Amino acid sequence: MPCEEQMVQMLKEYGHRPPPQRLMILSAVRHSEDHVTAAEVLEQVKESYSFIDLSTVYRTLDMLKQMRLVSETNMGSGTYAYEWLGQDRHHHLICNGCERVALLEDGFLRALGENVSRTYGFEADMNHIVFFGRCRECATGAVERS
Amino acid sequence: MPCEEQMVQMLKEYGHRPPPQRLMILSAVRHSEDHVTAAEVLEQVKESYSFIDLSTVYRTLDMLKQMRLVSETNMGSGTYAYEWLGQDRHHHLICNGCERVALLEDGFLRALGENVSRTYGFEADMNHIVFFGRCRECATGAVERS
DNA sequence: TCCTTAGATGCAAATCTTTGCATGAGCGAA
DNA sequence: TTCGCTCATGCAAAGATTTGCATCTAAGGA
Repeated sequence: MPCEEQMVQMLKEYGHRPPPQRLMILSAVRHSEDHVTAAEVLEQVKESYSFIDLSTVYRTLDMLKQMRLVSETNMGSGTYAYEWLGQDRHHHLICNGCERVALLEDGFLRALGENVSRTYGFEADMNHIVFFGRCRECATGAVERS
Repeated sequence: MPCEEQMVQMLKEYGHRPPPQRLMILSAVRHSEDHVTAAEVLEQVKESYSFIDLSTVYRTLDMLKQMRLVSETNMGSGTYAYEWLGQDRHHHLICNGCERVALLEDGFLRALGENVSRTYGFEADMNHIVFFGRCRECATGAVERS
């Protein structure tokens, strides 16, 4: 599996080892269609290796985040979603009123990121950002409290 | 205390009641110089009313967030900072490498917010946003893993 | 090949935040 | 003024994530 070998290579370049658990976690995130939670990753990995621990999942996810291979997004109410950083960067607008999730195109944030980089020399991780707020309906409606 | 009366008025407009605990929490956040955590608010309120519970603090903070009087910011590692939304809006850039916190001027995000509003009709809460990433030093240095 | 060493793991405990529930308190209607 | 209703509270328990620690393992040097 060439994709796996590539991963092993990458890990080594970062001074990490490629134990099987780690590769399984990596694969689980990489081949997910959508965001996944740590618990979902655990679930999936357990199908082939049942001794895996949740803390290992979190630690690996954290490592992948440091390597900028995976994004971590706070989805509100204290849970995080993880996503492989493929080609199609996208972001979200989550309404505090009706909880709907809308898509925010990458262009907006790419522009901001470049701006910040030019001004501050800070390379912000503009991957899978979430902004909370009010959608049009909730904003124009009566006073909201969700 | 006129500032307190004003708060009571505001709460009522939102259909909330102004029990003493709530007003104390509100006051604690409002008169803090800087961001505070829920635990810090608890600590402070306890000085005058020791039966207050942490969950009440969280719930009140949440209410204030809904009312857009207070911002909630994920400071990484699962902790949140709360801040009264006064005049001087500001944001942060936190480096994943060295953990330093830099200031990001409001202009950048205000512009983005207006852009998003125009395009999507979504009123994003651009108050006290945090972007994680790499500062200049860490970006140009060797491969980092904090 | 054997040893040393640093990296990873699993388990358990600690943190931080959220949620459920019974109780208590204030406001409006009668 | 009294009753009924809804909002809030405190307490306890549940979730989600992080951290400490002893153990295990792989990679490189002797």
